[in-house]
Amino acid sequence: MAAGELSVRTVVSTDDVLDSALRIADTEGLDALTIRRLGAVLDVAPMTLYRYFDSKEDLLDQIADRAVDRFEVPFITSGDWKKQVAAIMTAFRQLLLEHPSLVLLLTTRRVVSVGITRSIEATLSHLQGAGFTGPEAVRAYAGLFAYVLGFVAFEIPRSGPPDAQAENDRMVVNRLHDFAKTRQFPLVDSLADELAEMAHGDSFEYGLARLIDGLGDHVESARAEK
Amino acid sequence: MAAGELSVRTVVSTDDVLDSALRIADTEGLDALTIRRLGAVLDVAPMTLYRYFDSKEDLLDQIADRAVDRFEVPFITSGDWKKQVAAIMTAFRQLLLEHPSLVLLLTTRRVVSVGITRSIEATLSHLQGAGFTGPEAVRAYAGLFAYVLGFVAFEIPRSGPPDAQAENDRMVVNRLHDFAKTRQFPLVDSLADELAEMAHGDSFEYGLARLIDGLGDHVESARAEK
DNA sequence: CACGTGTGTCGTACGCTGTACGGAGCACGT
DNA sequence: ACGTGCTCCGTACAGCGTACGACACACGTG
Repeated sequence: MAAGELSVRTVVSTDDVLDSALRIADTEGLDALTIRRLGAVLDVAPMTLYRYFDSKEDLLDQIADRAVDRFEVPFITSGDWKKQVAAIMTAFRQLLLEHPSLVLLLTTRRVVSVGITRSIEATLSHLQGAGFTGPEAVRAYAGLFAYVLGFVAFEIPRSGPPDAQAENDRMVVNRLHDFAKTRQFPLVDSLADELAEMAHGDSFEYGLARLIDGLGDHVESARAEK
Repeated sequence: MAAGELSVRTVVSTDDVLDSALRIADTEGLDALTIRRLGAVLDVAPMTLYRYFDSKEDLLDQIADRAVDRFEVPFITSGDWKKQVAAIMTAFRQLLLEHPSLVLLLTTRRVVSVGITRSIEATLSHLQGAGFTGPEAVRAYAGLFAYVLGFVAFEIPRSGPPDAQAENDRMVVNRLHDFAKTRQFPLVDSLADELAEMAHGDSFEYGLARLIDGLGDHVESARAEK
């Protein structure tokens, strides 16, 4: 139709397809991402979309790759390795919060894309600079990655509006109190409010800092022994 | 039919239904758990099952609760708080590995059951014994929980047979090498083998120990300042 | 013993899903 | 002018969750 079309008669681009699919998955949930719905958004018959992916599984792989490739590795000028690593992990959490569907995608399939590899390389580099051996840096990265993924997985509240989220919290608090009354859970009872909001506040930074400190101390003491 | 039936004419028990559903989900994946399939296993018409749950969502909630309630809080006689907490988290990982579907269920829905509450209470108790304030103990628990959940989420390889898993690893390694060649990822290239096996080995214990040490040091130094 | 009544079971059907298949229409090389 | 091939999509099928209503049996009451 347009003059400058690269391929003939192709009515949408692969970018359009993946962008729309990712938007649907992130805003309405992975369940809302159906072939027919995607076709309706792009004003295209459902079967046409199979030009751009082999199957729905393939589509999910592709949008996972695409979302991860959006990741830009931050670099803090004049910061020690702990600040650098913390910045990378915080940015990674931010990416997951911007693309909530990515959490499920990452736990469901193996995503090996350029974007994630870039962040691995950067993190490993900072860790080696701090004195980690190669294999130890990999183990440290595994721990950091697991922490971020797990935290966001727990954090994402099914992405409802904030009042629904608050109501959900209240329900959780009540259930915790109920448990505490029928059985002996005094700590849970007295800390029910904090527990319900466990994932909302700045717990992320707290745990991340403790993990990084723990990693650093371990390397230092290992080096001191030599 | 049988003489000693508690409720009349009810052909299967709620326990049967939930056990079968959980077994299907854990052995064949959550996708394989369909109402019709569950009915076939229990030799019952699909619609009959709606006596035992309101909807499939409700069924998933119930099997998540049930799996979590299997959790038994370990107690190490004569161990300091670090050993105790590590034991709880290791047992939690074991539970998730025994019930792989639980990982997705925990990231998809809010599970507040007696089983999980019991483990929270125990962990908080150990943490408070170590000098954590209430809110700080909650933050520490959040970090530990996130770490375990994230690690297992990354660990579960779609639960295939071990040779398929090895082949998958090899594929990942190759992709990493490819990336490293076309772009500049020297560290990823040299550590590709370790990265592919990141989640298989004893990385879990390594990261967990670092996290717990980091938490402990932070509390001690905070107490020393007072 | 006869008879409503309530409860557990399930056959049928509807709208949704992913996608296999084959036909339609157009661009292009000869 | 005419195949040839590629893009697009209408139709169809099996499988999903589940609403609805019919059926059969156990039981309390007369």
